[in-house]
Amino acid sequence: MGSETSELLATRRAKLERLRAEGVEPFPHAFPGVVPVAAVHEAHADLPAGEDSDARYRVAGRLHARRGQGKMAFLDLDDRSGRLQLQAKLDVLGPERMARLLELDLGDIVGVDGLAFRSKRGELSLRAEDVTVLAKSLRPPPDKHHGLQDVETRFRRRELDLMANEEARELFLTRARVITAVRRQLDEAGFVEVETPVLQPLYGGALARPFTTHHNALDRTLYLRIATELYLKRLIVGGLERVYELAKDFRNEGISYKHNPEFTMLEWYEAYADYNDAAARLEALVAGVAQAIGYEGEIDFTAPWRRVTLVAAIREATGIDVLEHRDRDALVAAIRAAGLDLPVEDRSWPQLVDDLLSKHVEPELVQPTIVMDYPVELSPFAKAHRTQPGLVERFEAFAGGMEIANAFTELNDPDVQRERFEAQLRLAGAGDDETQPYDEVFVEALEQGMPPTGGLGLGIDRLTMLMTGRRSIREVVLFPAMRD
RNA sequence: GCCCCUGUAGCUCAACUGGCAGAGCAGCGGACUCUUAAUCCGAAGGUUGAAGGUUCGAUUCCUUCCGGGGGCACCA
Repeated sequence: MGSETSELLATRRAKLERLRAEGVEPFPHAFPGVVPVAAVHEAHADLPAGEDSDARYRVAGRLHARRGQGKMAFLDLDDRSGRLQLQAKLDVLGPERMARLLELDLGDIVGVDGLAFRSKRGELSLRAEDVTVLAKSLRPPPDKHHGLQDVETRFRRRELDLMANEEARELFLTRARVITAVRRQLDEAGFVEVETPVLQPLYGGALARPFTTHHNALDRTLYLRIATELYLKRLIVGGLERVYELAKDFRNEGISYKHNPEFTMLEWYEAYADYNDAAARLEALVAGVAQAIGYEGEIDFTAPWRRVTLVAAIREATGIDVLEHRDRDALVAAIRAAGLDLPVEDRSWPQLVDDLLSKHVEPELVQPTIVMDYPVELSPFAKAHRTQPGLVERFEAFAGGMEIANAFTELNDPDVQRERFEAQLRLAGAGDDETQPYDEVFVEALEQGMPPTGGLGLGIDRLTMLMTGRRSIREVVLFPAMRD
């Protein structure tokens, strides 16, 4: 750390000691009766320029800027609701309080009591009558005008991003409103919110590598969940009928603009429903979220969304009908004949279908689209399609060129489920390290009898990206994964 | 893991083909009782991410390492 930094820190420390020497507590315990600055603005929206009100307020927040230093100064105070200008006048405060106020640093947390007025230039302000230090800031804040631009610092030191950049504050308030809107709609639809284990003896419900940990007392390996699916279905077996969980999943995979190792997932399961019902519920839910947050972007979330089968979507984008090339070699030949830029080495038929989808279809799906009916090989927990052999009743929803949701008519035949697990075991034996471990407890639960069920998973981070127009998941996660 | 870009003062950014590392804001000293990116005067603030190398001379060129961004691969 440079000597200048030490000087900056030393200056602030010296002010801290000066406060204490004057008998001022720089870190008091509380400051009751604070009003948001937005409430002050709201109450005096019609106050003419140059006029005083007769209303006094107590506000609190962080000092953001200061203008003037002599017998009168203006200061900007930020709180969560916005910014309010303070006026400090020698003839109001008296010499001692005026001097103490002028010693404050930008970044200090202060409480202010004062009279609301509107300045001659038309700015609603508070004429400070008393100022209380609520927390001395010992480090310099980011640039008052340019904010904090450095991406690395914004992500590693999110508190600086939030204090310096209003858009960052607004974004995370929007994220909270997204989550509130999701919960409210599901609650109103009769779903019960549940919590299932994060630490699991077996991971399952998705195809991904897990984080591994160890329980000392039990001396056994545990996994951080990659999905909540299997536990939630056991709750359907138990008769809860409509359940959801909105929480973190963990996948030990790469990091990208749309992948963070821990991410927030909503999963719901609804008895007596199928994937068509899940699609309708998803459309209504997301449209409801867009409305709740006042979304004004270019994506039209209004239901119903465009629906297309996976086979048709791939055919539209590439001209290849994957069902007419139902084995690996035939599909590879078709991909080569079409001149597609797609690696085919060591790729199985289902992997190639998935590649065609993710490389050639997904990026084009900007407006919300429901892609339906997937090959059984890609979907170990989905029920066979009622009319299309070899396919399952599964859809993925896409928007903004990203997958946002994945849903099935849930497989509830325990014998078929057991066969699917065995197929996964064979893939694992062949070297695939992202297969489903055999979960006998889950199969036994299905043997108990699970009603027909529609289930869905929705990526909350990606949904927030869409709702806020951000192109990186790191912008919508408060503390994204970074190297140490 | 591979490729490209990138790292300069607390913050935001400059620095030509290799030639003394500079400004604004913040901070410090001073002036100012309606300013709002306040203004004005003054002084200060740097191991140019780290370590090596080439050179009379490196922020600049080369190598390695570290961090960040983007892309590819992986990951639906």
